[in-house]
Amino acid sequence: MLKFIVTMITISKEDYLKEIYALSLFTDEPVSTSKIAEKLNITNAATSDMAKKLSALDLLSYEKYKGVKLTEKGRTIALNTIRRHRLWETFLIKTLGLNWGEVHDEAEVLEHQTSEFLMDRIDQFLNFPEFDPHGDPIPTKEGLMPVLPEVVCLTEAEIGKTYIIQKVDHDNKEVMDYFTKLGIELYSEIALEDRMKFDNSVFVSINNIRHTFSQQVASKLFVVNKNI
Amino acid sequence: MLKFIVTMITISKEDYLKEIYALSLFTDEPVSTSKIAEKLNITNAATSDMAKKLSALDLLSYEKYKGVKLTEKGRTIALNTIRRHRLWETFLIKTLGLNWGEVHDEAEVLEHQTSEFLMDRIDQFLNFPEFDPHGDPIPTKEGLMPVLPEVVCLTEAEIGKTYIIQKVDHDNKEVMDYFTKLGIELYSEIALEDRMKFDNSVFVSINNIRHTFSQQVASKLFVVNKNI
DNA sequence: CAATAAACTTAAGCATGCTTAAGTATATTA
DNA sequence: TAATATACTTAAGCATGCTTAAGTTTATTG
Ligand SMILES: [Mn+2]
Ligand SMILES: [Mn+2]
Ligand SMILES: [Mn+2]
Ligand SMILES: [Mn+2]
Repeated sequence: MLKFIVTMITISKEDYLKEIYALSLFTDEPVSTSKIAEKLNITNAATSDMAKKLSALDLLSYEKYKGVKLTEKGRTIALNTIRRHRLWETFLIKTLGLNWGEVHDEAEVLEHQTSEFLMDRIDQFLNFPEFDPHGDPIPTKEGLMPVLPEVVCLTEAEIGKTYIIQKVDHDNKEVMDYFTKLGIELYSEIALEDRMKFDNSVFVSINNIRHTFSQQVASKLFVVNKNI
Repeated sequence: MLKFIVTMITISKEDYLKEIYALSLFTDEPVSTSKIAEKLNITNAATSDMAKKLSALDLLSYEKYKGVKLTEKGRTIALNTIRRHRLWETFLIKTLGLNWGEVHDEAEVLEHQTSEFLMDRIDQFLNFPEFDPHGDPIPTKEGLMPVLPEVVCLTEAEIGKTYIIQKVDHDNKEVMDYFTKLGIELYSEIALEDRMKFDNSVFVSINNIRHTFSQQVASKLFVVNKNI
């Protein structure tokens, strides 16, 4: 039972805030507890509990049966955690030569364990990058999010056009390793040749080699028009 | 109350094992729970509890009122944690140019959060170093500890002789920052000019500059004879 | 619009790792 | 060697963050 003594930011709380931020990105609606639970792979009950705790900390507003919404305070913590995550990913790729599929899981834990001092040194070492190796914007220390070029998901792109890969959803390692095996990188040129109505599979050409992606795989890639 | 369902290695457990390893280094006697508690800055009660859990996991042997002793299994985990700690310290200094007083606290948390994959890549990047920037040996992946040259603590060194700094106890950041301010580094030359009987203060000369260290400060430095 | 289904919350409980307070064993010393 | 001090352990309890099971609210639909 919840006894309403709520104190510090913990690893769990940072992960909740980060996930809520992500789920809020394209909507103004409150985020449902069940959606959060699904993403974090825990039960709804745990999320309801945590919603109360985070609400008591003024990190989000929570209306029972309606969902949660980050406060400015909560958003700041989410952005800072995302900043640490993306700086770590960039740093590991730059220094150790890891590939873009190898860094997410490491960053997922390192993001919670780094002092501001160390983060600043990493930021400086990387020369204050605006985007990480997956094309995601890195929030500044002040909590400002660099603006990403207007991207379109490959599932929504126009047949016959040639695009540049601008961003990749990299949460699934298997898919990332698949992309790596095919030689696909950030800023690779990709021509969308056709789309199958049956299941929305796409036929693309990258480095003059043809590939077929299921809709699910295609949905990981975000592109911009080549000729802009 | 302890209910004897003991399962996984956690951050806490790694820290206990590491500390017990350190306290066992120069003795064959079992380590007392109170000594561990003092070092980890927790109560004796907590340590007694944990001793039972670690014993149930076969990571140490524990005799009530007598203390604990690591098993081979426990020693392996301790060495692996120390390995991660020291590789992180070396890596942060090498890549980010941190100084030797700035890395310990970061490593203290990073050591628990790194996959074997990442550790291997860091090890490889550093070209499999045998010693860290404080002169401490880095256990190999196989759990072998490189042999440190025979060192003597500056508090035990001979007056009139010139030495090389071979190892520094770096647990206290204030002292480390002091050494850094004085320009003292690993392998610096240090001449022991005199020692005051009253409090065992030492008078030394480093880079032709004289310094006075209290016994407590001097006890952080370990040296070898210059002419060997 | 009432019955039912789906979504969500509350309650109870467990695991981990601490704490303080009380109890027991070992060491000291008169 | 018995009293006393010190060291150590046990007991009870708390905080965090989960779980399952039961209860409540909101949405769906016949
Ligand atoms: Mn990531
Ligand atoms: Mn995380
Ligand atoms: Mn260290
Ligand atoms: Mn540690």
